[in-house]
Amino acid sequence: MLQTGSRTTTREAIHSAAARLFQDQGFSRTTVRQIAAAAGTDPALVIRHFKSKELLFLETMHLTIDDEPLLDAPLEHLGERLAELLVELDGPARGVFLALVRGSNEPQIHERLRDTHEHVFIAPLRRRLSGPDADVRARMAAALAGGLLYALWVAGDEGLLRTDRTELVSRYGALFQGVLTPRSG
Amino acid sequence: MLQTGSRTTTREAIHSAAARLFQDQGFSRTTVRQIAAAAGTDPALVIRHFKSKELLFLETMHLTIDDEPLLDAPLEHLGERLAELLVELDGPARGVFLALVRGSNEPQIHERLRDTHEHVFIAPLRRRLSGPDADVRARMAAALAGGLLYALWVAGDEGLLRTDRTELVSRYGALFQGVLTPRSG
DNA sequence: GACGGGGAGTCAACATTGTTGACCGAACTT
DNA sequence: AAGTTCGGTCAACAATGTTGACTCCCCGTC
Repeated sequence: MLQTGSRTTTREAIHSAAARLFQDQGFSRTTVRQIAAAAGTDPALVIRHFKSKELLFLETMHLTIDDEPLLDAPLEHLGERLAELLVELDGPARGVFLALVRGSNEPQIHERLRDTHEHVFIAPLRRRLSGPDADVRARMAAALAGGLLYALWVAGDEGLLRTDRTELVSRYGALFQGVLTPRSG
Repeated sequence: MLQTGSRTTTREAIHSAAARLFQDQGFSRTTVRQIAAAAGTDPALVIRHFKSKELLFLETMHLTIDDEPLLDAPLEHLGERLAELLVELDGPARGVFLALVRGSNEPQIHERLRDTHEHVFIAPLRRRLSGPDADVRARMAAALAGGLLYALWVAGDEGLLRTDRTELVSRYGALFQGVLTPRSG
């Protein structure tokens, strides 16, 4: 009654087709009819399953990154680990991040981006820090991280894109480290 | 023939109405009919004057910032000046920046954002720097700047928004300074 | 075993979007 | 005075997201 095999298959076909298309083309350039065609079904069915294009977007576009390299890194190497993590980041994460940023004209997508920034970038760093200004330092490091992804992916700075990755990791690692660890401590 | 008073008035009415609406609502949420209504004219006329909604957007959304505080600042205070400039930034610049970022799903808008990043953020800093890695340092500072605006405006980090502005200027000023001036120089 | 109900699927329609073409009118040129 | 050019108006077009009516099939109940 709740699922007879074919039903969830269709729903999941829509889900995965939407995920792929949204990652590749963003929110506005992806049409419900495209999603339906890619899933081999009908546009009306897409809406029936997910209420609206925007809700389907929110249900498919979840940004997560692998925390582990940060959690078990010694504090004095946290900066470099974070830089490595970000510079090597790619694949679905790139598409989801871009879709969230570029779709944030829609209020609900904007809220999702705000949440993502808080829970994916700020929170993991905040947990490793202490001291009265720990919160500001975590938020600044998150702003640095967002700035790196912004420069590489959103603005598309070709100079940075051409820069040697190990140099980028080293430079940004030092930056992160300086922000995360207390002044000259 | 080229302008008989009323013609440029209408064209400029469209231009300024579009600028205001695009800044407030972004590209996708602003409709040609809205612009026409705000300018007291017809949707078809909007297209006739500017060829397309996207070209109208590109003609109205130019991001510029006042360079002077950077040009005449002594090198050792460049970082703080830049931080001041960014933290105090607001008004049209905010709307234009957000519209460019969120509209960058459209290839031409993306290209405009790329150009803006290159000419508004990177170039002025690059001119003040020298040394073999001057280019990378300028691009990293620009990425930091983009990250600050990203965190404040795009992601909407409420923690940073609540942070005392002078503290933000001081912290980011030091960051900029460390990136702009050569290692331990 | 027949029957009814509910949910998946299909089709056509709706309002809204950006854009185009046909027509109108006035003003400037010759 | 005639004609051309250009701004303005109106209606229409295709494409978009979304909704409603209808069909069909599977399940549980008499």
